[in-house]
Amino acid sequence: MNIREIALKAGVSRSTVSRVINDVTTVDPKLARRVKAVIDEVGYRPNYQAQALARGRSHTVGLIVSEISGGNPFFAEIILYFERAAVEKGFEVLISFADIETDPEHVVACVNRMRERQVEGIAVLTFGMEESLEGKTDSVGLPMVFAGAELKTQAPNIEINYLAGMRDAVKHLMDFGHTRIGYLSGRQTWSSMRTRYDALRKAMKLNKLAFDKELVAECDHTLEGGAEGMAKLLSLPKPPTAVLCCNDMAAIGAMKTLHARGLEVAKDISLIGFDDLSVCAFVQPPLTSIRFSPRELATLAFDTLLHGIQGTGDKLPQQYRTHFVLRESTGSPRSGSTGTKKR
Amino acid sequence: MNIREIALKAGVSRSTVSRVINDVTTVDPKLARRVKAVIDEVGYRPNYQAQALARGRSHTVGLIVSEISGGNPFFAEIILYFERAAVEKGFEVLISFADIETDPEHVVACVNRMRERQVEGIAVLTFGMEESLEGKTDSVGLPMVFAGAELKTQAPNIEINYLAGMRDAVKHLMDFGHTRIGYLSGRQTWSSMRTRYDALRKAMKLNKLAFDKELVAECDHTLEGGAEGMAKLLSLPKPPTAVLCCNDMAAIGAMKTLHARGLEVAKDISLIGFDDLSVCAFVQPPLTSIRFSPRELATLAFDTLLHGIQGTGDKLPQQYRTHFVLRESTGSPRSGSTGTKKR
DNA sequence: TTGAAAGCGTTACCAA
DNA sequence: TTGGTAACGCTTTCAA
Repeated sequence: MNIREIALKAGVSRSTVSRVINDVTTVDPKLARRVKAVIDEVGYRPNYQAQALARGRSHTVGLIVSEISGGNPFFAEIILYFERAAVEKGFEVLISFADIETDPEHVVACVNRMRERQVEGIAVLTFGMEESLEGKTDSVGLPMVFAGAELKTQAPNIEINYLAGMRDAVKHLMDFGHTRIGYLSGRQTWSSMRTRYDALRKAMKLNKLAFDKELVAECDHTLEGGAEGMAKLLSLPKPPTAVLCCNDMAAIGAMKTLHARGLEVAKDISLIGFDDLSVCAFVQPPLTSIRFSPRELATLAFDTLLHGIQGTGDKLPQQYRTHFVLRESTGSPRSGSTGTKKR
Repeated sequence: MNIREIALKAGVSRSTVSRVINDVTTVDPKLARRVKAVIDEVGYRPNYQAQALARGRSHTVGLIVSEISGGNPFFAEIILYFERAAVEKGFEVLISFADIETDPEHVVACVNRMRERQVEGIAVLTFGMEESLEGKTDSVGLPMVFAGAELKTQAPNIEINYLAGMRDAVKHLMDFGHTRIGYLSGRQTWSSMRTRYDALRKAMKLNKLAFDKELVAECDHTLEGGAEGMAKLLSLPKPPTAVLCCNDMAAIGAMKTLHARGLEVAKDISLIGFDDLSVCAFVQPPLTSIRFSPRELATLAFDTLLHGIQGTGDKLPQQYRTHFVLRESTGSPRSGSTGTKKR
């Protein structure tokens, strides 16, 4: 069913049908009604690809997120809210999962696939995992937006202020009297994990706390990784009395290890996550965390991208601030404790 | 940059360039190399929309999933694995989140948007929330695939065997000696929740256990909902000694309530979730659940859809079986206990 | 206000 | 093996 058939049935020209479809006001109301009736009758819907070709606009944008392994809901929400923002403005979203793990060049392949689909812009929300795009972004010739990227690029990069939340978290622990603060760092080959780690060190410095590299365990940013990382920290001669984590999944994994060792979170050891997933409020004890809202971020990213697509003025420098969310997974350090339970 | 410009630069016709792009073997190798050189040089990529228009095929499929509210990672994984299966076969995926909550007709809108984009088929993985499509599916005129749907439709519907896992779960609880088995049902306006509930009742019957409607709390299938639902059950004069849940999120929510009341999971009350999210292994105690793998399901759905698109033979009737996964959230009922802790 | 016709970037048929 | 040309379904300019 195409525009020609509708034109035939309604006894008008294709041009008129086109105008009716696009709500052009200069069409005679009677004619318009007749055409609409036919359209409804046969359930005709215009071919978007043909429209796009003729108009030279696809009204489609690309979204590249990291592989969602381990069931981390963070990227799920990014997708949801990005899509929603896009549909609201009449855009469709093409999604790619950048499989950085097994193929660092995969992001490039994703970008190419999207260019073939004539996307009008691309949001790369991989928070530092887009390294393979280094030096190639400007030649893509398309509006792009990054978040937390470490690229030299002309495209706007939503700067993630990891420090804001981290600083308050450290301050909070210090108020309780903690001085031996550990960290589950996530894999430092990942730039977003490096950035979080950097933020921690800066936060320590700002709070005038000595930083002890011994108290950092590099581990996966997953449930399993957190469990292992915490085990490493506990095996230290003098374990930390409080532990910050690169994300909530790792923190929840760490809780499992603590529980297995008969240690109580908050009482025996304080724990703070990162991301503030909704599950934080539902673990035992509720996990204090640093909020990093996928919803706000996704919306901000789409708006920034749209701004680039519409080419209105300069790129607005955007920033997203994390912030501390207090729950119940922290407390005073056990007096004289080494972090291992006395029995 | 289009095919005409490439043709010009390479000194050949557009037809030849087209053949080179599509790896047609009849092209003279020398010519092909020359054309390829030009293509690489200018970074040309064919316009997929134009290709689709000319070929009459979009190589795009639609995927409709439920709104991912509350950060449930289930649908995130569905998307990930569906996309992966699709890309592998050279298809692109258009995603829509069916916002059933606020607009039951939204699924229809999604389908229409997808038809305009010329998708070659649509997978509706909303597990029973596609009611608004009732009676309209066959007129869509596109291969479709459903999962756990309750529609009369010609399209293949991947039947979810909820009973298999449920039966083993009930059996397991009975082996421990439980007879008062409660259920957090999820909202019964949602068909997938009704189906799970039905499965439970059948499972009870199969295990020759009397079913007590009093022990069922209707609640949201979310963390918050589970917490509330469990509170309702605990306020009964004679609460259940074991509780099955419509999904893991609700079960984890329920754990929070139990903890708040000073009750210990497994010892004081047994708990079994549904879905087997990866987080199950990391809550305290690890949550026994019923596995419902988004990965297998998504792959199965895409394969079925592709089968429909390629029109090869009959629809293959597909089934997905859930199964019981034992962890540590169950135990013997407290002797003589009413489910409320004696202090 | 309407219609004819050119064009969007590609494919595919037919003839050479 | 190659090139010319008519499609694909739509929009948009130009004339009427």
